[in-house]
Amino acid sequence: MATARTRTSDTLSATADAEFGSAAQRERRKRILDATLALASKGGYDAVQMRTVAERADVALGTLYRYFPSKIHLLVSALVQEFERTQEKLDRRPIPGDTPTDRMLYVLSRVTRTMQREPMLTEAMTRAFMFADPSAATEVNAVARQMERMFTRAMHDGQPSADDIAIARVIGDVWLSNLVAWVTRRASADDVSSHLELAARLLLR
Amino acid sequence: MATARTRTSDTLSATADAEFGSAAQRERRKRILDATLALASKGGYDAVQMRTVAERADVALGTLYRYFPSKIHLLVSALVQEFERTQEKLDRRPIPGDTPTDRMLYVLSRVTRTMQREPMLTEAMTRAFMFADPSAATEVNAVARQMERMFTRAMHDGQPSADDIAIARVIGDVWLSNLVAWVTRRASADDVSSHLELAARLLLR
DNA sequence: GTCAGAATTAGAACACGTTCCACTTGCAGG
DNA sequence: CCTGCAAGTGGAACGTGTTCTAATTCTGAC
Repeated sequence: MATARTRTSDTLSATADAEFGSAAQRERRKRILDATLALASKGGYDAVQMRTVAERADVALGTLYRYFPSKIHLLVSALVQEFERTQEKLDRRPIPGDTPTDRMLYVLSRVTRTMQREPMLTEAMTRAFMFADPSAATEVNAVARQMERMFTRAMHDGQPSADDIAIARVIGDVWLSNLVAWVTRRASADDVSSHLELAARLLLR
Repeated sequence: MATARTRTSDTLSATADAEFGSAAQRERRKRILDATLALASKGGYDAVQMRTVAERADVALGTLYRYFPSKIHLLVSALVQEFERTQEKLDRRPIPGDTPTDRMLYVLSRVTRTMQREPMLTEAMTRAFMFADPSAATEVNAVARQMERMFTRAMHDGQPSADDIAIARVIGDVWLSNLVAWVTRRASADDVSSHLELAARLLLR
């Protein structure tokens, strides 16, 4: 099911970055994602127009579609990349906090603050993620795995237990729901923080 | 912010059903929602095309847009209506189960089974719900309130405590995330059931 | 009953995601 | 070098959500 697309597009859109393709291709891909991030940061989901992305990235529209078979693939791939970046920053230093709850709250507030610093970008990526259809399952799953990893690590180092994974997943679900609510202005930043804190306390007691 | 739209469209699209408008208007609204449900049941989100809905409901395209200012409003309004129907069915008899966990699991499995019986309809409504932008906040909030009510009642009768509400909200978040995963074929029905059960047990211990 | 304004209609028109096509360019294997 | 094929280009074209317009019908106040 995940292999419904061609090898080429699968490779180009799903893998992290450098692995395949010529240098020129890697640069095209980077230009496309950069253009996407720039447009999304300024105007959100609606501002990421395929023609505009292609123009800014200096590639033909057909080429853009060869690299990313839809706007959803494009934006979720951007999310994969941004998530990787966030994870790397988190990995650079140990997570502070004595209890799993404290550590989880630290990670949650950091990640949440990161996304709130770029509201339009967050809106674009979040909506794409939630609207994705099965054809983008590869990319969406990549994000899901990244989230699970981030939240299991938040609790403690080493192998997570089955319960740890279940808790991490639930927290991820709550985080996503609140992100969506925040992006659609149904919840304030404070609402998000307090809901996340409450959920973490309920789960990690 | 919720009053951004005109009184008319707000009234027609946000309130339950009969309250306002002439009989002819109530019937038009009903025809529109019926057509929406029929199309969504058969072909999901993509099959709900505004021209087709209008045609089936025997209404001009402009009229459809007067009643529901966008495809998202239309589908989320349909979801509000369907949710109401589900809630009524649940209200008809007391929820079985001796512990809050048992009762919650009962409600969860009933609601989940209901949605899995109409996969395409669920896909259409879920994707609209998740993709909604702030202009549909009224409708989306209506659904959120319905969910909260459903899950607080699941635990026990009478006034829910603050913790009860927090738990209900988290369960709602998990339920939504799993619905999305199921709709995009990233999770099987069994995955959904087991994740929900796990979450309920983690929260209601 | 008449009339003004609101609601409805049919259909054109527009925007943007997506697809297609004819052509050119880049490049690996002989 | 050539050759042949994959990748890239520019641009037209299509589908569907949304908007707009001009004409018609409904409705409620008088």
